[in-house]
Amino acid sequence: MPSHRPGPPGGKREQNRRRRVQELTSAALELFLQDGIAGVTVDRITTAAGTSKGNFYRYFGDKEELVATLFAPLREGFEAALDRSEEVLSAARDHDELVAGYRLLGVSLGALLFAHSGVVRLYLQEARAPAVGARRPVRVLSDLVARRSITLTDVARENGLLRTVDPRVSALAVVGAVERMLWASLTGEHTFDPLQTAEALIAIVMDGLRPTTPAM
Amino acid sequence: MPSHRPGPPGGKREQNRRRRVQELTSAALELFLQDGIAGVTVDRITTAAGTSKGNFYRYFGDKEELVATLFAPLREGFEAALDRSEEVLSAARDHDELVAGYRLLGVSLGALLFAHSGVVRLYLQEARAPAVGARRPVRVLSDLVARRSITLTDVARENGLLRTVDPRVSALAVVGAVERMLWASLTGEHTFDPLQTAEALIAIVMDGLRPTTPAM
Amino acid sequence: MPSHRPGPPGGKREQNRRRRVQELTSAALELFLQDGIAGVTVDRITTAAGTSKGNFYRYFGDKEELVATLFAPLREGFEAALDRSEEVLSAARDHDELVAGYRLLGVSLGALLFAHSGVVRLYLQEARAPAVGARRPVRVLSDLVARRSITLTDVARENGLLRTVDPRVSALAVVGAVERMLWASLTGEHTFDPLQTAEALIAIVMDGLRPTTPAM
Amino acid sequence: MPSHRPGPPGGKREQNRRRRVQELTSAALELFLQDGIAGVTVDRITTAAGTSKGNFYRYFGDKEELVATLFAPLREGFEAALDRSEEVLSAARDHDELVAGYRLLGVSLGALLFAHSGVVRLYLQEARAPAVGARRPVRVLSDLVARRSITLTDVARENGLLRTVDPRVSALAVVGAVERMLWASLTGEHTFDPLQTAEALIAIVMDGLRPTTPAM
DNA sequence: CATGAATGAGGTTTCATTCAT
DNA sequence: GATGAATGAAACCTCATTCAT
Repeated sequence: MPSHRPGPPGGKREQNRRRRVQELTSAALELFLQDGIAGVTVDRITTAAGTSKGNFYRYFGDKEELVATLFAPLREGFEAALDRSEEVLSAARDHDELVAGYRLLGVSLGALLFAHSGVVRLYLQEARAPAVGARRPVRVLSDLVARRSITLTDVARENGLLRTVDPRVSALAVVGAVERMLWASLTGEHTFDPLQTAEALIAIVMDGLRPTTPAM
Repeated sequence: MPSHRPGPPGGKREQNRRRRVQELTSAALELFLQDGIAGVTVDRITTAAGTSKGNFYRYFGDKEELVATLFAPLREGFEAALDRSEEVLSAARDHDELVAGYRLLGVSLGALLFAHSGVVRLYLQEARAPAVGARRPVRVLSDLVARRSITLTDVARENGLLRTVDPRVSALAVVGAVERMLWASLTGEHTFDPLQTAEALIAIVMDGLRPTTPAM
Repeated sequence: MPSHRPGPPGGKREQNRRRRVQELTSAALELFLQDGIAGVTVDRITTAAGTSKGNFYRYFGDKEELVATLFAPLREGFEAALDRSEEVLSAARDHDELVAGYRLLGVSLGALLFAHSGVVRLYLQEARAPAVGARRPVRVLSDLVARRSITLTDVARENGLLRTVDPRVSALAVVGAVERMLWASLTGEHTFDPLQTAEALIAIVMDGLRPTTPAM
Repeated sequence: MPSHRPGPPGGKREQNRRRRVQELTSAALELFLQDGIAGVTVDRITTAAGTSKGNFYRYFGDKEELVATLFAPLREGFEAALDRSEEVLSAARDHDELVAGYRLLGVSLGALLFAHSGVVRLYLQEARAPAVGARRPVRVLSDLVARRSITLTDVARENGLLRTVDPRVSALAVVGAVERMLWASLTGEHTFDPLQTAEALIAIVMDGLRPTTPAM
């Protein structure tokens, strides 16, 4: 694949190209959710996208590149939200501003996850599988989530927001709890009222991690 | 495979047979952890177990059967622990007995998970992948975990041990948190002090789910 | 396999495609005659046809489909010949027209068998083997032959052309005799003069089945 | 397999041996009729015979040897019947004695085929398949049938019993007709009255091959 | 003697990727 | 650009035959 594309940027060719990529990724996502990334062949993707197998390789070097393309917006959105939150948190001068920072983060992430719910579900589904072949980009994201959630929790603990437990423990516990709820919700395992569930989760987390609570 | 085996029980043949099954399952487990259930061929398993490909099919109908064999002890142990705990809990007459019941469950499960840590890691790794082919037995266990944890949480809530949130939410949140910690621990993503981590987790959960705590 | 093919009809791709199918079926026929349908692997077929194993499955779903393709012309020709003959026979108004009808059938079938002698030999070779796997299409044809020959004989008997024996007996006897001669001839077991043999066979059949002859 | 067997001839060991061979061959015959000689594994045979796979090779060198054993009585009976008939025929001094000779042959063969109907059906089923592997002994018999029926017919023709057509034609036509009837009968394709059918067949053959009949 | 465990070649089918049209 | 034909490396599973118990 040449890096230079013919035609003017934004021109007809560019548009066609975008459309094709979009058709392929969304067809792939649907199939991946059904049968797993490793269980879907290039043939099925192109057939579902209404094009031909050979054409796939015009747009993606291989299946892994398509998966990376699929995850890019979620990963970038996640990093952006975290960057912004960390900025706000490090600028916070008192407890209320800190809490506001975390609220902001919650809202940003909620919006992000909602906007990419298909990819989120794919992420949850594939994140723990060995990062082999086309699945590598998933692991990139899951490492990111683990790393940044721990950093963030550390900030909170340093600011006296959390009880003084290992920040890796509290961070991963929260991540695990949230991911499990998302999984149940996205797969239809259970149907939850989103707002109510969010409130409940926040309450659990807040009380569970509240600093002054004496351990039982 | 005939059900009657030749040779005296406990004789050489019986021994060989047991050894083979053991060699195959443990070789398979190791490889599954490295490359995923779907990513490991029967050929590699038998080579690692020091036998021939064709011989695999004398012991297991197919890869799925081996996976089921691998998961059987964990699944059975899990059900036994849950059965016993539910019995104890339903017989509990006061708050302390209830808490003792949950403590018992925690200890039983801890011992179980520790005893089958390899399979536990495999479970965590594969539980969310589409339950296709050899992966089906994993899904059986994950459904079991979800179902029984919810039931158990419901018992706790009815007994006033938990705040009155949807038991599915608290149950899955706890399961998710615990699983995430186990995952980090078993994969070596982080090294935790087990006792300290258990204490921290229990404290988080207890405080997070304590009934009288007013929501923030 | 998509039903729409690229390229103009009659273009290079269409040509290549036809050629491949032709190469595969004729290579397969030759090998089938040597070693039996069940004794020939896809690998040998593709090697003989000068292509790769995987490519076979682009043209045929499996070996059975190739066999069905191989038998289609003979089966269709047989049905067409029988349809036409039955029409002629049912329109016949006197004995001579009836005999002429049967003569027509004999000529049609002779031409058909001659045109597809390879497939005919394969049919004779495989028709009685258990209709399992790739051999099923052969049984379809052999059932057809039995059924239609009996029907036809019944017509003849009702018109007083044959002695009043069970039409199944006379039909199958004639079919068996003819098939045995064809087999000897096609396998080179013996070399016959075709015309003379045909005459002899007809004479035997006609005399053997002639209505007015008193049983010995 | 040593050629010398332990134990006295006719002793317990000899008896056991015979019984085992009998169990194996009859189990094999049943399976062969269902799925073809090539489609039946040694494992299935031994399981059906109630013994173990390894044991098979104590009694037969390989599958082909079992098939040969299965066909031996029929082949020997056929040769004996033919030998006797040819003797009678060559000693015949007039037309009636000749006809009586053929009648004798018919009766002998009828009894033989009836006594070994399972093997006869297997013969019909496998006779034309390529004589490869375990199927070789079948071809031995089919060659025998062809050769001897022609010889016999030639004798008849030389004695003026048959019209002067190629004896191969009349012989094979009769063989083909008879085999086709047997096939229909033994497979249950049709149910015939045996006596009536035999009469009809004989009449057809006699009239069809009668010397003085002018060709149509 | 009897059993079934072991071997490994071989068969069918799938699929990522390249390439002619 | 688009199409699907071609390739060949695996993967799964079977089975005749040998051999330890």
